[in-house]
Amino acid sequence: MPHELPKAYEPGAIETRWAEYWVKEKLFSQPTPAADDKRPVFTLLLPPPNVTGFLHMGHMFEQTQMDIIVRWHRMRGFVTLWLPGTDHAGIATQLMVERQLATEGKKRAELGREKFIERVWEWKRHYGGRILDQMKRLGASVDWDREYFTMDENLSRAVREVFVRLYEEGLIYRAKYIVNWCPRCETAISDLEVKHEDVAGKLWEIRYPVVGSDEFITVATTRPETMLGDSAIAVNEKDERYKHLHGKKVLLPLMNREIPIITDELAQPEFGTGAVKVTPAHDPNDFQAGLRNNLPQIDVMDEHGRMNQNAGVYAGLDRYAARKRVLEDLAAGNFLVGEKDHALSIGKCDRCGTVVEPRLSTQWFIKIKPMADRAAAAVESGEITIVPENYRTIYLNWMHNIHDWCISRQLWWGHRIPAWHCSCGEIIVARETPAKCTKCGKSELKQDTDVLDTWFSSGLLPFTTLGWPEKTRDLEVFYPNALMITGFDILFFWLARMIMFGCHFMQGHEQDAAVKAAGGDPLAKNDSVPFRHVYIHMLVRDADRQKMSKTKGNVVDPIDVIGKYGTDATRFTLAAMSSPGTDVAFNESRTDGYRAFANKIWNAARFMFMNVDRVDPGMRPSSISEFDTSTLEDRWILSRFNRVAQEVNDALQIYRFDDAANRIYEFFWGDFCDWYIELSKPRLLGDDEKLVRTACVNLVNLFEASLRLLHPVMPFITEELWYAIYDGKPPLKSIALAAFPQAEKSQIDLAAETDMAILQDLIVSVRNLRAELKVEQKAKVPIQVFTEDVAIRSLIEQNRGAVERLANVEQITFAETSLAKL
RNA sequence: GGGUGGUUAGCUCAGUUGGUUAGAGCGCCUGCCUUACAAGCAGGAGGUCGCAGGUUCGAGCCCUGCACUACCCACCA
Repeated sequence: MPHELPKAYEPGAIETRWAEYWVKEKLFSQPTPAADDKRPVFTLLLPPPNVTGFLHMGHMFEQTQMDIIVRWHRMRGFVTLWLPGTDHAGIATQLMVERQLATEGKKRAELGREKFIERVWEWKRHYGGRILDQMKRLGASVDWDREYFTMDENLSRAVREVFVRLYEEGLIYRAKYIVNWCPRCETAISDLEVKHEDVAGKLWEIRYPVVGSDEFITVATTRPETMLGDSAIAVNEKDERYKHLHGKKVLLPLMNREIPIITDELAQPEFGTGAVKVTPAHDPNDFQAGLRNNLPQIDVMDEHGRMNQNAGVYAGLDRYAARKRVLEDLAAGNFLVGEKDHALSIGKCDRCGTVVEPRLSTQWFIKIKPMADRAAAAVESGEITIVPENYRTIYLNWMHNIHDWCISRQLWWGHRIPAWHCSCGEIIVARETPAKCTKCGKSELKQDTDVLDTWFSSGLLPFTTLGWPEKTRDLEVFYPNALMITGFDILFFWLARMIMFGCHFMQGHEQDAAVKAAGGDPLAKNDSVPFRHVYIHMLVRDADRQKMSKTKGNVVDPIDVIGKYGTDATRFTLAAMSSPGTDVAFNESRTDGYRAFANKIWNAARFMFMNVDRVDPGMRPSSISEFDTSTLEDRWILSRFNRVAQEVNDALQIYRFDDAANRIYEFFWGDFCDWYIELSKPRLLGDDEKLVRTACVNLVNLFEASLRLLHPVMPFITEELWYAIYDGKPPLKSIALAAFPQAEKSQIDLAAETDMAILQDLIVSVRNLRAELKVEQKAKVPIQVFTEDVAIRSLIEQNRGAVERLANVEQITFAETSLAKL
C-alpha cells in the first residue's frame, strides 16, 4: 500500500478511533496469571474518582502519569494490572443530590431515607460513568473488565467484615465525645474535613459575679452564646490573683445558674485575665477539663446549630442570632466589660463551607494508635518509599500525632454501620443482620442509622478490589500494589488510611513466590503493605499559577484542550511539565508546541514512507540488528537512540516524566529529524540502489523503535503510525504490547558521537560564517578548513558529502594556516 | 504558633553529587516555500540565577540571615 498520509496531522478522528479500538479489543484486560507464569507483576490502583465528578485537569495529569508508567511496564513484559473504579464519595455525593433536590424545591427529609437513596443511585447511574468515558478518550490503559464501585455488594461485604473484625479486636468503639459538627450537613465530620480560615473576629470580655461577695471574675470568649452552657469557671491553681476564690461559686449571668470556680490547667495565668469559662459540651478543651473535674455537660444547641431548650429564653434562635441577643442582654445587665478585635481561625466544613460547631454526640471511633504505629514503621523501615521525599516527614509527623478517627456520619448515602440496637440497650455488631438480640432475645432490632466515613471503604481498596476477604489468586498475585500515584491533598485522607488498613488486615500476606522472585522489591520486608512506592504529584494550576476553581472561572477543561491540540499533545505537556514537588502551571502555548511535535513525527513518517515506497513498498522494519552501521551517521544515530532509551528508562524509574518526555523530544526532533534525516538525503537521492535501500532500512528500523519509545507518552499517534509501518498488519494487535526499547551502556558508541560532534561543529561554524559574510543563501562556495589534526582531516574527508550538503559548500580543501576562509 | 516548597530569559519552566561560554518551549528579530513538516528550516538578540553576607581555586547549586510568595499542620480561651 502506498503510504499516503495527509500533509498535516489531525489527531481528532485518529485518537477516537484508537481509543475505541483499545477498549473493544480488551487490550488492557489483565487475566489472573497462571501458576507457572514467571513474569514480574505490576499492579496499580486508580484513585477512584468521585461519582460526582467530571474530568478535570488534575485527573488528566494524574492519569497521564499513571498511564505512562503502566504502558511502560506492560511494554517491558510485566503482567500489568491497572484497576479502575469509582467512589461513592458519601458526603460529597449526598450534597450534590441535595442541591439537585433544592432546585426542585424539595428537601431530603421530605423524601425520606429510602427514596433519597434511590435518588442518589439514579444520580450515580447518570453521572458515575461520565468520568470513565472521558478516561477512555484519554487512552487510559486500565482493565475495564475489573471496574468497580465502592458500594458494589462484594466491596460492601468486605467493609462490614473489616468493621466487625476491628470491633472484635477492640479497635472500634462507640463513645459520647465532642466532634466537629456541620450544622448544614447535619453530620459529624473528621478533623481532616475541617478547613481553617483566618478571620478578623472579636473577643468579648464578660464578668461573672462571685456568689456571696461583690467581686466579679472576668473571662474572655469568642463565642459568647456558648456561655449559656457554662458549667464552671477555671483558674490556675498557682494564680495568686484568684487564690482567695478557690471553692467559691459564680452566678452565671442570663441563666442565673450557680457554677463553681475550679482550678484546672486549662486556665493559663499569662493569657487574658487568667480565668476561663468552661463549657464542656461546646469546646474540645473544655470537654476534657469537664471530664477531669466531673462537670456536667450542658448542650445548648441542636443539630441545626440552633439553641435548644437548655438555652432558656434563647431556645429556637440560630447560633448567630443567639450570639447577638446574648451580647445585648449581657450589655444591658452590665456584664459585658470589653470587646476587642481578635484574629481567629474558624473551622469550616470542607464540603459545604458552613462554620463547624464542636458538638457533643455519640459516634463510632477507631482507636487508631496501634495501626498508626505500624503504618509509620512501614515508611520508616523503607517497606514503603515516598517520592518526593519531603512527604515522608509530613506523613510521619501526622502518623505520630494522630487522634482517634471518627468514622460515623449522620448521612444517608454510604455504607451503613453494621450495628443493631435492641430496646434493651444492647448493641450487636455483626456481618449480617442478626435475627434477635444476643442478650435479651428480642427480635425487634434497629440498625444503626449512621453510615461510615467514605474514606473507610476507600482505605480498603488495595485488597478488597482483589477479592478480600476470600483468599483469592488475584490477591496472592497482585497484592501488594507496586505503586500508588496520588495527590498530596489526599495524603492523610486516603494514603495514610490505606497503609494502616493494609498493614493491619494483610498481615502475614506473602506475594506469590514466583511473582515475588520475578518482580519482587528487595526493599519490601513484608508484603502486608498495600503498595511499595508512593509517588505524590502536585496540583495543576492555570497559566497564572492560580488554583483552578469554578468560581474564579479559570478552569481549563481537558476535553477542550484535547479538542484543540489532541490528546497526545496534551499528555506530552502534562508529562513534560511535571517535575516532582512543583505545581504545574498549565500553559496552552506549551501544548501548542507539542502539537507541532506530533506534526513533526507525522511528517518524518511521510518522508520515510515517501522513500520506502519508492524503493520497496513492502519493506517492514525487521529487528534492529539489521540496522546497517557502515557509515558514521548510522553508528551515531544508533548510539544516540540507545542513549536516549537508557535515559528514558532511568527517568521513568524515578518518576521523572519531564526528563523522559524532554529527552525523547530532543532526540526525535534534534537528532533524528534535524540531523539524521538530513544526513540520509544524499544517500536517498543518489543513484546507488544499495545505498538507497540501506538508508530506507535504517530509517524504518529507527522510526519504528522511536515509536515504541514514544508510545507511553503519546499512545495515539504512535499506534497510528505503527500500523502504517506494518501496512495495517502489525505483528501484535497494538504497539502497546510491543517491547519498550532498552539499552546497555555498551551500546553507546562514544567514538561515533565524538566524531559526529566534530562534524556538527564544523557544519554549524561554516553556516555561521556564511551568515556573517552574508553569502547568498543558495550559492555553493568552496571552503578551506584549517586543522592540524590528521584524524579530523580524515573524518571530514570521509564525510565530505554530508558536510558539503549540510553546509551548502563545495570543494573542501585543507589549509596550512589558520586563515580559513570561504 | 510550628513546618515545607518556590524565587533562574518578556512568559512558563529545567538545571541530577558545586567544575569551561547557565538550558528548553512559547514570544521577539533576520533570512529562507531547500526533494517530510511554514505547526517548518537556518541564524540571532535576551539572564548582576530574589537580597545581603560566608565557605571554596571555583557557587544557580553548600552555610547563615533577610525579603517576597505559595502551601500544609495546629483544640491559644
